[in-house]
Amino acid sequence: MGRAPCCDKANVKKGPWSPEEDAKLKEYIDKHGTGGNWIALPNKIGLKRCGKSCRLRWLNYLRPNIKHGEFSDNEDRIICSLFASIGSRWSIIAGQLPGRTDNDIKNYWNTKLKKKLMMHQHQNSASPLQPTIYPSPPDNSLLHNYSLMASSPCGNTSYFTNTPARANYCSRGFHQPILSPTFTTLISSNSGANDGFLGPVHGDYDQIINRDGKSSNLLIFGGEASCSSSDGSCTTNHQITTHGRSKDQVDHDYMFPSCDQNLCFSNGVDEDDQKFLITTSTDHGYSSSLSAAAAAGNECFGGNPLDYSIEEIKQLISTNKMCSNNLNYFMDEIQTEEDRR
DNA sequence: AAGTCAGGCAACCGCCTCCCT
DNA sequence: TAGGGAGGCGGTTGCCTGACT
Repeated sequence: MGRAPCCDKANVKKGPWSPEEDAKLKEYIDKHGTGGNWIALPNKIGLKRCGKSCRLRWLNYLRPNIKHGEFSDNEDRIICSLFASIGSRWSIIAGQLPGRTDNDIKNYWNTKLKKKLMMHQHQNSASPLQPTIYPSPPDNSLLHNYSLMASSPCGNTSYFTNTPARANYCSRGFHQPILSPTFTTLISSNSGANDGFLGPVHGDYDQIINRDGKSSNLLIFGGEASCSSSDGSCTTNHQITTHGRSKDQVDHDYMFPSCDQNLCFSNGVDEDDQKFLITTSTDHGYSSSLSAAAAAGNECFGGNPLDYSIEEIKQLISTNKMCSNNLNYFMDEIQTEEDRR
């Protein structure tokens, strides 16, 4: 037995909307609003359409202040930056581009922007364009491999890959990462395309970083986070506590750092930089966020904001890409998480 | 002029989350 | 607290249009 359909599929019209249908829908919503019930709306106005279809039509086409047409360079930058940080979270990306819809951005990315970037990157392979576009994790994805693809205008790009420097961190017994089977990008970057890192997360997002005594539990991904402030400064501000917050709240908090200060990374200096947080260190010049985090005992990897499955994590372990002194803890964490589920 | 192909984009599908009862 | 329904979202489809042969 499947899920009940949201409408009578046999009696609804599909396909492109006619001007008459548009007019009916627009007129009704202008006068009465949606009434909080899309499913009931088509009946009220005599449209043979699915409620979801009405909603989509309104959101993507009819509602006021929708912007159609060419994307600006600035919009390109924002999309790229956010995509590099949070992946294909189109609705969140759309939230940062007034007048653009998630569908628009998704289409634009899939048909144009992706190609544009790949071409540009190909042409500039010696000094890759920012941001680097990462592929989806292949079956044998290894952080190491991804790390090699990371780059940064002001970062030592290999600093946190499997270099001697990183190995040194590991050999000194730096702390265990807390890991959950699902790593999800939560922390966006500011306008610096490849800035950013992300917190490791328990599956239900009940904790990301608790600075008080647990800052070592931060696992950092991302391109070389950096001195992103436009005034050149990089100020440490690590206060992040996300206890009891839902994923959406956390997303929101990170996207809009003007809310609770305790949930924001921000250098607190330049207004522009307040938008998407991230600066964490005064270590000007390279990989500041990562180095600061590592120096604080975090397990750090260069890499990219992708989601890793438990299988992929296990693979990392099995291929010794993680420090050996973390393995047992690592496995315990995974087991605990599985048990919890 | 007709046929073919590829790109762009609106719309659909189905899954997931949230909220209400 | 559990279940059901509506909304939200990302992936995908398929139609339309314009370029090319």
